[in-house]
Amino acid sequence: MARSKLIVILGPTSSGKSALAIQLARKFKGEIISADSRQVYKGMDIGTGKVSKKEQKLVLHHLLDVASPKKQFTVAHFKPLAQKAIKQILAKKKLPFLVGGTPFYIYATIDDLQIPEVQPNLKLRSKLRSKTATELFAMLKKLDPRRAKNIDRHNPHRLIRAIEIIKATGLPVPLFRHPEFISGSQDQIPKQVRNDVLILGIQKSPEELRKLIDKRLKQRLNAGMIAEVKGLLSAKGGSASGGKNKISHKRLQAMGLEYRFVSLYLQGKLTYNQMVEQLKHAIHKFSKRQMTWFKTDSRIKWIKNHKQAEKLVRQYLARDN
RNA sequence: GGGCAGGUGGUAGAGCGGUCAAUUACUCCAGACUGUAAAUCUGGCGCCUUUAUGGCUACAUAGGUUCGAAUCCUAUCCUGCCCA
Repeated sequence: MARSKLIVILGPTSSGKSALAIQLARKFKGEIISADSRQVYKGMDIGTGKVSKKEQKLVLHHLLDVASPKKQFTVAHFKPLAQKAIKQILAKKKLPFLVGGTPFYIYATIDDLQIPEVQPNLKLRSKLRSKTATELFAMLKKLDPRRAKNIDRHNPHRLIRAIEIIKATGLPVPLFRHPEFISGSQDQIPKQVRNDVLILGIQKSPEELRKLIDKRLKQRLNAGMIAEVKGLLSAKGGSASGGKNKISHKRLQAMGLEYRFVSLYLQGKLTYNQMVEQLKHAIHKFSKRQMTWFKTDSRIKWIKNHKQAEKLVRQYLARDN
């Protein structure tokens, strides 16, 4: 039986995932699925480090430009799309490469996290927003004692979502998808960890990574990143709907990193140099947060160069087939 | 040269006789993570140890006052502003 092969390439930002992925995909007849929470948006190219059209011709890429930046795109959208893409690629007898730096998206996809299908309830959210974490926690404890046990009681974001779910379903968080756990005493969230994936992690020393980040930021600025953000604000390039695609500074803030800091610069809240320095710093911190997630996954095979990666892929493909 | 205001932990910046190893923010280090995830949140952050209502060294430097000083006094050095 042909195993459903899947290769994941992950690593902190700027570590060189895209280049490695393209090389491997060409070599092993693969297609790439981007696992990046910002590359899904149309018009956000330079700031997200999206591969060029030319590179996209070399290897077919999935899940780039699948959403409008005006709309909220989340894991709940991503996971099914990614899983579908994997299936399609396999059906073509090609090798899927899931490549990106958004850990949550990657793990939701490969470990099939069961994300409660409860739509965000904006009304409820805005009502709850004014409450303190303590108040929210008290509410949740009453509604869903079990979730309250495991949740981070200081995190309003999560508390609100948990309350939103229990109110909509009347059932505790992941349990309504897993009835077998309702009677059980397990407090662990059920998770199907996939072990037949090859996960390659690109290893870089912190110093090296920092240099790479700074260098790449410079390249992005030279490549017209600021103009790109201006474009989003004015929606000149809003091709489809005739320029009604303008996005706000507020939305850019939420996009984070390059979009956030360039937006602040364009609003005159930062000088050019401040923007560059603060952005560098923010990206450094971001890369550390990514690593915090990856560090604990013992499945990841950390590689130092393309050669190592290639060898591991060979071995993986040769296995039980 | 004279006057004034200051010198506090990696940074900014509180404290102005005891309860101060020193509020707070940031940085830094570590961590969490089930529909905003480039988001959101947590812990640690002088040194030592048998981890403790423990010991040691610290608030420019040197002295002094006091039972007790980052906090008061004196001198010195340094910084900023003002007048010459």
